Amino acid sequence: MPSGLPFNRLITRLRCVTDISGKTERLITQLPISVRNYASSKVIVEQGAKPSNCCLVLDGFVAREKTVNDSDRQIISFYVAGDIPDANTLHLSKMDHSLTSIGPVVVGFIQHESLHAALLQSSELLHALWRETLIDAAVLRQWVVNLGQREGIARVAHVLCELTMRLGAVGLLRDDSLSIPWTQADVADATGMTAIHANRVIQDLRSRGIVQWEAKHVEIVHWERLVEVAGFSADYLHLKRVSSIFQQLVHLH
Amino acid sequence: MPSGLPFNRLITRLRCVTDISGKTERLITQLPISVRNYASSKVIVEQGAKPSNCCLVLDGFVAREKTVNDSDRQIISFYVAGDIPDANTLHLSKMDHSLTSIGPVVVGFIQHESLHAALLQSSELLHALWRETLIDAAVLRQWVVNLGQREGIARVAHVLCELTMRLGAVGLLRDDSLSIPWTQADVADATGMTAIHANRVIQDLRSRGIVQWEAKHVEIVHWERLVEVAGFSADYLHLKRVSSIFQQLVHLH
DNA sequence: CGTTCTATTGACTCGATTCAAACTAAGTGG
DNA sequence: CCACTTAGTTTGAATCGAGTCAATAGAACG
Repeated sequence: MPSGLPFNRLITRLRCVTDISGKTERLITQLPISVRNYASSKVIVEQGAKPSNCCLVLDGFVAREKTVNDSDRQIISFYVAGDIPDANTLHLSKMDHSLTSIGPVVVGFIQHESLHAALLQSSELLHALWRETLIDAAVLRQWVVNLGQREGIARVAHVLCELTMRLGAVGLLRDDSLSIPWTQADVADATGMTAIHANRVIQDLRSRGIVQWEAKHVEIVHWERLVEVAGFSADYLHLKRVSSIFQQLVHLH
Repeated sequence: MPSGLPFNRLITRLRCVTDISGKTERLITQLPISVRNYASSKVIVEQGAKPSNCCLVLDGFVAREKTVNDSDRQIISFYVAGDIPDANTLHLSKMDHSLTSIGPVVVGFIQHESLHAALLQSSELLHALWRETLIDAAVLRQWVVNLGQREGIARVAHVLCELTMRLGAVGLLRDDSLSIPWTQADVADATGMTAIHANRVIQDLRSRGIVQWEAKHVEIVHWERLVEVAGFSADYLHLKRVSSIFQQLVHLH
């Protein structure tokens, strides 16, 4: 893999929100990174740990999660290629949650000291990263609203809408379908319901002709209806060029 | 009010997590601030707005909230004196939620340009503020877990535990009681339930001898039992000196 | 001093969980 | 290559937590 390539998605991602100068881009691509592969359902960073590096998702899906009462698992957010799920450890040394792989993933680890050094050289990068963590928080706010106010089917639909938009933003949306290697239990843990109920909700979405959902491949049959069921508005993702992603999805029906 | 006084709680708050030098402290106290009072249930910053200033809570309680379907309101988080609830607007120009007053509040507005200028002069301040926004996100993660995995009584108990700790951290805990001017409808909107169910949960907490809760005054009768019912652990607040606040609360029963 | 919030109570309904079981697909080892 | 295991999906029936509707009583406010 040629030097700099692992950072392509990150730079695309940062450009979704800010303008990045060539200088900053060069600074990023020269960061030392060590790439590592994980099989499905592996812990990447454990709750309670005090890591000395950050991880950048290069391929696959990563979930943030916490377990309460030793058995109830809540997925707090999902991360895709270009995301840095534990940017918080730059300032909060102790992880208050875990990062795990949803399906096989490739992540790159960047030492905190390398990152801090780069932040000193480019305040543009510093503010871009800060912004990323603020968008992460905006997503969390939306999840609070979803869990607190929406019924089951809307919660599942909303997660689908969000992932579709985020994948689209970094150019990972192929046609109108997502291949997300999650189980229905994962969907349940992300939306605060039981796997059995998640199954019934998914069947509901299927029977309404909104999605085709077989094994771990989700095809969006009717984007606009999905958005409507979810009550989705992309505002909270703070992306530029939202409309081009929408257009990609409305060509059907 | 002598110059600098409005920033006392903010500085206390920042010191809960970081060390702040005298230079940075002086920089903070010299920020131009314009103080404003709000009656109960007023909008302080509206969803969709693009404010050119940040607000610092000086007295009272502020809530972040979003409304879905024109009627369902979700309170996303609470803020107390010393908090800057909309620090996100320093980088994300558009508000994706509203800030409203829970009871009468006093807030101070600081222009973005003043803050940005101060951040240029003190990277210590910059990192302290970034850290604050990261802790804000950590609180949101915990709320996602609560809404997704805990039953009603635990959700209400957890909000109480969190507010107790946060008030304690900035020295606003008088004995073992909180005066929070919220209605049971507010509690319901923060915990994702109806006001009627919130009422039943509160009665449950009362009958278990855990709290005395009359009108808008909550007295914690049995802190340890409250913590147990909530499944509360203060880790996610990333505070130093948690134990001294706990000690203040265990003297009873 | 009446109007409007806010808290409370009861009865009914509904969304979601629990428990149980069957079924499918995907390995793994003999 | 098949028996065996294991993970994941699907179905049904009973139950429970929480919401809805309706009504009352008390507190706060202009």
